Amino acid sequence: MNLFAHFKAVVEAALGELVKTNVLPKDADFSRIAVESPRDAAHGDITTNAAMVLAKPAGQTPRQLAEMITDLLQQDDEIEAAEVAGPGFINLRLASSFWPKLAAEAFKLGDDYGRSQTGGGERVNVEYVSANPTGPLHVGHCRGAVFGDALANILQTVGYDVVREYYINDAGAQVDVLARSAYLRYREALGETIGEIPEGLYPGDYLMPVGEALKTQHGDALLSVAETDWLPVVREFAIAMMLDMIRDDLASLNIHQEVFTSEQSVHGEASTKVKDILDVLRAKGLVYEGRLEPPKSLSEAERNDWENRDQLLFRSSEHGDDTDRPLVKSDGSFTYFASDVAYALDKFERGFSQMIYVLGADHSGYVKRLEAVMHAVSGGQSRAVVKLCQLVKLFRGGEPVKMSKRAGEFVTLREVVDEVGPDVVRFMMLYRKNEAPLDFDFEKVTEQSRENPVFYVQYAHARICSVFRNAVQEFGEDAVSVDKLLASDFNLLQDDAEIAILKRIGEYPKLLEAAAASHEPHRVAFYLYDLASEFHGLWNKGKESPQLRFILASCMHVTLARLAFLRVIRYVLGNGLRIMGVNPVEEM
RNA sequence: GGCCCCGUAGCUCAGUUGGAUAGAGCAGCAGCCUUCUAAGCUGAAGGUCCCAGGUUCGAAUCCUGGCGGGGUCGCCA
Repeated sequence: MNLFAHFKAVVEAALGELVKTNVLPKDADFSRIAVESPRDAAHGDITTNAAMVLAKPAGQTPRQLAEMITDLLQQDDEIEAAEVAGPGFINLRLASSFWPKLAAEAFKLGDDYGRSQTGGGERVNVEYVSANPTGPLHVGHCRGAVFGDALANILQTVGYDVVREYYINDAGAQVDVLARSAYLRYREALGETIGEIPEGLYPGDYLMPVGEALKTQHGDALLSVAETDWLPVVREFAIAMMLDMIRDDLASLNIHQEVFTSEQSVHGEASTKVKDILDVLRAKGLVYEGRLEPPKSLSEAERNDWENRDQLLFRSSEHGDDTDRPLVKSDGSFTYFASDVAYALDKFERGFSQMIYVLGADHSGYVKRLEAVMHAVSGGQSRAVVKLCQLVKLFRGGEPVKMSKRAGEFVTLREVVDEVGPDVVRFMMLYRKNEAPLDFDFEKVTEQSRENPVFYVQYAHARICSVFRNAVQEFGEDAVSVDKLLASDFNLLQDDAEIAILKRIGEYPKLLEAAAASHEPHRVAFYLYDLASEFHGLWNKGKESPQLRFILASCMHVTLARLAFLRVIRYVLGNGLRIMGVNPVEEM
């Protein structure tokens, strides 16, 4: 159950009564009504702005209207008190019997608590990583990878039909560079001394295995043929190996996208789709022959160099882009933008209503055109949502980690995962808003201390597991079985700290919905941190006040209620951690 | 120059899509403490939410204009 959805319905029922008695007009707009928890717990458990939002259409002051609403709400058994406060807020204090009821329901749902159908099975495509298949993933890819994966998890949890996708940029000039670089390694594998890698080729030694594999497969046969003949062969071979490597890198973070779409297959030379797509676009009136002004950012010299010619343009400016964009280069081949269009159309035809693109912040200039393209090719039926992830800065003990891009010296994703583990990487990448830069310190993130949120949250989960181990040891497996816990009396949870935690548990379903709607996985991370914090606080209270401990040997019924309560917390921690892709450990 | 993002406590950051007296964690201050799992606990203090207007019952949040920081900007990928 969703606490807030439940009471929103209660409030709306009361408003319905007021419509019947003509206090409110029939066409009153309820859409701006919020039912949420107040910032300050002293204001009660649930608050709504209904009276303030509807005062004008009702022709009353907010407080007058609020009085009428509270009179109705007070009749509800689950509401102990309803009062008007401030400019016209209605604050509800729930009956003390309500929280135990919520705990019991959450217990029954177990790991499914928080799951909902608010997405209504809407088809959503989440595209993330999509790195060029020219080398291993580096740290820069890491954040988007984790972000996209966690976002997909959240959307699934609240009832969207999600496809995780990787777009392979295997059609441009950079894969030819890859092929030439791999060919050099091939010659090296055959015994040639290649010396320094020439400027413009990829220097990384991750291509040496590609050279070796080429040798194994082709012997020296590729040495004697012209580049036009070996290049396509080497290219496809190298791309396949690079993709395998990338998949392995992603697997180290437990990321497994189900669809890998190749740019070549969408619009490459071999594809016949290109013409079809152009025909479709023409039919929709989206392309025309025309000229573009030189961009203002060009220098005088570059401006003189600008080739002012008629070309095939896409009408993206009519769909929100800054300018129309070329589809065909002067050499007759298609632009990268053309493949964006083709790919957007491809996605649309696969039936998604929402396409999420997770990109690095350096792609911020592409947001408008992606949105415009999707709007254009779908006729406004699908929307593109672009999420930008800011850079990750690496530190070690407070000192920035130096890397130089030109020697191919970059920190790979794999190196980071191998050093600190996937749990730490995944949690830390989500413990910041996506559009804020992120500092990642190798030493701090592995520290086992309160300052480290990864540890802090996992530790809460592990602590609960440890209480259960103790309980089993003390009372035996049967005495604390699931059935016994289910039958326990949740009304025995009466301490303020326990109730406060139950209230937070009650917020969880709504939190997931909000995280999904705003595409903000970090909210889950912060929620878990807060929940863990409250749990640790309760634990500490038990040190001072033994009667608050979870296991009270002298009082079995209280013990059972508290164990059931702990289990609910554990469900939520485990559920949230799994959404983030972090392993809920049982021991530390 | 155009566009995008950011600006909140000394530091690092949240802020429930416009709600009430703006919150955490560090650091600093004052006490306590030897554990149901140790990686401590409690409390107090800390603010011109970058600035100036605007929108309305109500703005850190939305709009306009500035200031400061970052990113990006031809047929590259």
